[in-house]
Amino acid sequence: MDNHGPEAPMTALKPDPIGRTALAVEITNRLRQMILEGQLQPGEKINEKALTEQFGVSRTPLREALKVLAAEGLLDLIPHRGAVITRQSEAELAEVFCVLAALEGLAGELATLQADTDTVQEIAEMTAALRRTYDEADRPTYFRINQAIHKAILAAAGNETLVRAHELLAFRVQRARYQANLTPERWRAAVEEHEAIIEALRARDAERCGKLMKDHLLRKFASIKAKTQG
Amino acid sequence: MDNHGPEAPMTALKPDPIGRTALAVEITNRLRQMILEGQLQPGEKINEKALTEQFGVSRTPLREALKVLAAEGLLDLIPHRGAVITRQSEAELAEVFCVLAALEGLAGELATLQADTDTVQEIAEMTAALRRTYDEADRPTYFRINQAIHKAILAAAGNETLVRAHELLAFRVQRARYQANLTPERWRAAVEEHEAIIEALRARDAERCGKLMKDHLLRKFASIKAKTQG
DNA sequence: GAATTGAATTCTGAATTCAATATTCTGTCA
DNA sequence: TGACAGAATATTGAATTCAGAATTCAATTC
Repeated sequence: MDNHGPEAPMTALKPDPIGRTALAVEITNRLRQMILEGQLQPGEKINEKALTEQFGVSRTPLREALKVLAAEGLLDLIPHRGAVITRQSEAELAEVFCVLAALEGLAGELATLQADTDTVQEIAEMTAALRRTYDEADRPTYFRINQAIHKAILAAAGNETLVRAHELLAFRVQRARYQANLTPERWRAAVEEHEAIIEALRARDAERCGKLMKDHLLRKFASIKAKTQG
Repeated sequence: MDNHGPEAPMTALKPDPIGRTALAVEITNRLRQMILEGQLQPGEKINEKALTEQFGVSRTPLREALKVLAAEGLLDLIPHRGAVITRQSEAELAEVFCVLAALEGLAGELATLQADTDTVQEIAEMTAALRRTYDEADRPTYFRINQAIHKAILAAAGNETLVRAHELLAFRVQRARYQANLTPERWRAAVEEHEAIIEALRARDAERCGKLMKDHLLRKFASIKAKTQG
């Protein structure tokens, strides 16, 4: 088919062929990780000098990373006063979950319309595995598979923009999500919701799948909210 | 909203009390404007030196601005090769519009649930004004009011996260949107869709309003697509 | 005359330096 | 003892400098 000569450039598609990631990108990822894992607490002020020493880099790439993370909403840059990790109020969390629910709903719709049967089958198997983790009360594995399922449905939607937008918002609630210990009732309900979702997917009922996905996330938020409030 | 005590910093909302915006922020905004207005064309490579001379600043804040705009998806940073304005394929545009439609749908739902009657009335008046611009064939004013209506509904949803997410994606399609000349049929349909939306808003039918908003945007995209393709 | 190699130039990535603002500390005075 | 003023210190914002990679261009070879 596409017979370029052996000398054809091909550089366009592979921008970074061999492991030389920009320092700023590396720092951005590590800092994000630190925020998501709670090593940097909400409200905490970032000391640039301390971080440069920890990372062994100069302030220039660090500051570029801070700019990016601020754009992602993970921290606030206050002029002449530095960066502080964004602290999320209950109201803000509700906002983010609300938008996330809409995005996951869209993902459910699109995945139903576009996923091939193999992909649906894979997600169905993951859902079955999810059920087993519930039966065995294996929380860590449950969380892992749960996240994998959501990711798989997002991917099946075949919309990279959607994946990216979802990812950005998911970052912001990840901390809260970890905090939330599942109650037994919520855990059971969540598994059943997942089973309803895969059923709608199999039935190719896009509207229903979208709605189920959306409601699933809204209920997840409701349970987190109940937990943190009382 | 967020009720802190009277001592609360509030710096986040008002970052620059009096004319002391960070240089990087200023540059970010101006560069974004240049991209949206088409002064910097998709696919065009950015010459840092030329821009620093044009803005009269050093490379440091300029590069920070580039990092932010890259995070927003308006340009791509290729290691050791600089920044190029993101060129949007038809497929990418479709992706963005699809997500935007979901977000506007959510905005319609939330606005219906939360907007007070005064706000609904204002949007209704704007819709009436929109109709007049159609009757008078006043395209520039039509575009302006149309945008104002969408913005008002977003605002009425009372979800800052939603507004922000929408804004980021709207940036990316703004160029394409300007390109699209309305056909007379599409123009008429758009006005009618707006009238249906305000009707649903008044009737407090959240689900219907959301669906109408979503479909409105998808149809807008369809017309753009038809225009660019043939 | 076309292709390839290697030097020169240009451009990007990152560290360092300089300047301006904010914070802390200290001493004085009420 | 507590509050305030001002100096000392620390931190951020931005420019400059240095290093390394990519592009350009010319010379050489086939």
